[in-house]
Amino acid sequence: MSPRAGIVLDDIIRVAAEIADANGLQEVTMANLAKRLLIKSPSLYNHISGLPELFNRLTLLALENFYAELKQATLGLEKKEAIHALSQSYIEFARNHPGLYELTIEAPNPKQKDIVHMADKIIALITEVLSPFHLAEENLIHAIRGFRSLLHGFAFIDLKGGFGMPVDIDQSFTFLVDAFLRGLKE
Amino acid sequence: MSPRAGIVLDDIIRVAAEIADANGLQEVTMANLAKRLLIKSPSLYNHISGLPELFNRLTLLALENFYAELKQATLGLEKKEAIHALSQSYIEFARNHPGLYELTIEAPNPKQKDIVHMADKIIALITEVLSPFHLAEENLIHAIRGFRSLLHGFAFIDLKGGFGMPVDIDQSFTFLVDAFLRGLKE
DNA sequence: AAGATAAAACTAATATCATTAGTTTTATCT
DNA sequence: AGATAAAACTAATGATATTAGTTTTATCTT
Repeated sequence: MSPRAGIVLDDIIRVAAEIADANGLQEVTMANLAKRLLIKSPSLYNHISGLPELFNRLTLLALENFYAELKQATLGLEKKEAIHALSQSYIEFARNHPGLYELTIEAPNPKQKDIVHMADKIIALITEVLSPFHLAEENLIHAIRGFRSLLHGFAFIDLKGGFGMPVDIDQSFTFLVDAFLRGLKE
Repeated sequence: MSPRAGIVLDDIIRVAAEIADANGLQEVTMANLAKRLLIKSPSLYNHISGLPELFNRLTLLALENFYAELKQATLGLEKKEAIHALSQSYIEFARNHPGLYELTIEAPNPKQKDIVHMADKIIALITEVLSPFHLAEENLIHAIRGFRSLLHGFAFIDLKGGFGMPVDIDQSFTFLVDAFLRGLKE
C-alpha cells in the first residue's frame, strides 16, 4: 500500500460521472469534486493534472460504457431487429446518463487516440447494423450519417425536454427509425 | 440624447452575437464583451443585469433570425420543395451562425414567454411544410418530432466536424431528408 | 453662460473558480 | 525508531461575475 491512504484517481472519475449525470456537466468542477470527496480542491492535483485531463478521462469512460451497452443490445440480433435494439439502447443510455452522453457526442480531440478509437468503434457498430441493407459505397456513408443524425437529434431533443406534446415519445422514436428504414429500402 | 453618450444595449447584444458565432458561446463573457467594447466590465451593468439576461436576449435574437431565414426559404414553395428548402436553410443557418444556432436548440425557460413564442413559431413552420403529407393526428406529431430530430442531429454533427469521410456532406443531407420523406409516404 | 441632472463611465471590493508552490501529516518500510 | 513517499494541507495568484460607491460628462434648465 502507498505511504498514506487517500482517494485514488478512480474515485475522482467515479464521482465526476455521478455529478455529470445527476447535476449536469457544468457542475463537474474541481470545487464540487473536492466537496464530495471531503478534501480540499488542491489535493485533487495529487491525482490528476487538472480539468482537461478529468474531462478526457470522463469522455473515455463514457464512450466505453456507451459502446458496451450498444454492443450488448445488438448481440444475437439481425437486420431490423438489431437496428431497433441499438436505437432503443442509444436513447436509453442518453436518458440514463445525460452527462456522459453529452461527452460522447463532442468532437473528440484527434490527439486523444484512445478516445478517437472508442468513437470509431461506435460508428463501426452502427455501420454493422446497417450492412444488411447492402448499400452501395456512397449510399452507405449517407445512411450511416443519416442514422447517426436521427439518433442524436432525437436523443438530444428528448433530453432537453423538447418533446412537449402529449404523445408517447418512444412511439415517435420507433416511427422515426421505421420511416428512415423504409426510406432506405428504395 | 441621453446625458452622456456611451454604448447601448444593442451594442452589447451585437458584439455578443459576433463573439458567439466567431469564437463560440463559451467566449461570450462579460470580460470579453468589455474588451471588445473598450470599457471596463462593471460598466456593462449600466445596460444589462448580467449574463443570464444577456443570454436570454441573445437567444431571442437567434430565434428571430433563424425563423426569418427559414420562413424566407419556404416562401412560395410547396410540398417536397418546401421541405428541402427549409432543410437546406436550417443547415446553412447552423453553419453560418454556430453560436446562435446552439442557443436556439437549448430548452427555452418556460418563463421567457417571448422565447417560447419564437421557438413555437419555428415548430409551426416545420408543421406547415409537413402538412401536405396529410398525416393522422399522432402520426403528424411523430413526423414533426422525427423531422426536427434529423435536422438537428445532422446540423449538430456537421458543426462538430463529425462527418469525416470523404463524401459530400450536402448530398448526405439530401439523402437523409429524401429517405425520411419516402418513409413517411407509406 | 452656469449650474443641475442623469446616465454613462470609472475604481474598489467580494466571492467563486482553477491552479501552483510550498508545508505538514501519516501510513508503511527498513 | 527513524526514513520515505505520497497523501493531505495552507497560502497565494489570476481569471471570472457581480455589487457598491465615486467620478465624469453630455444635455437641459434657468
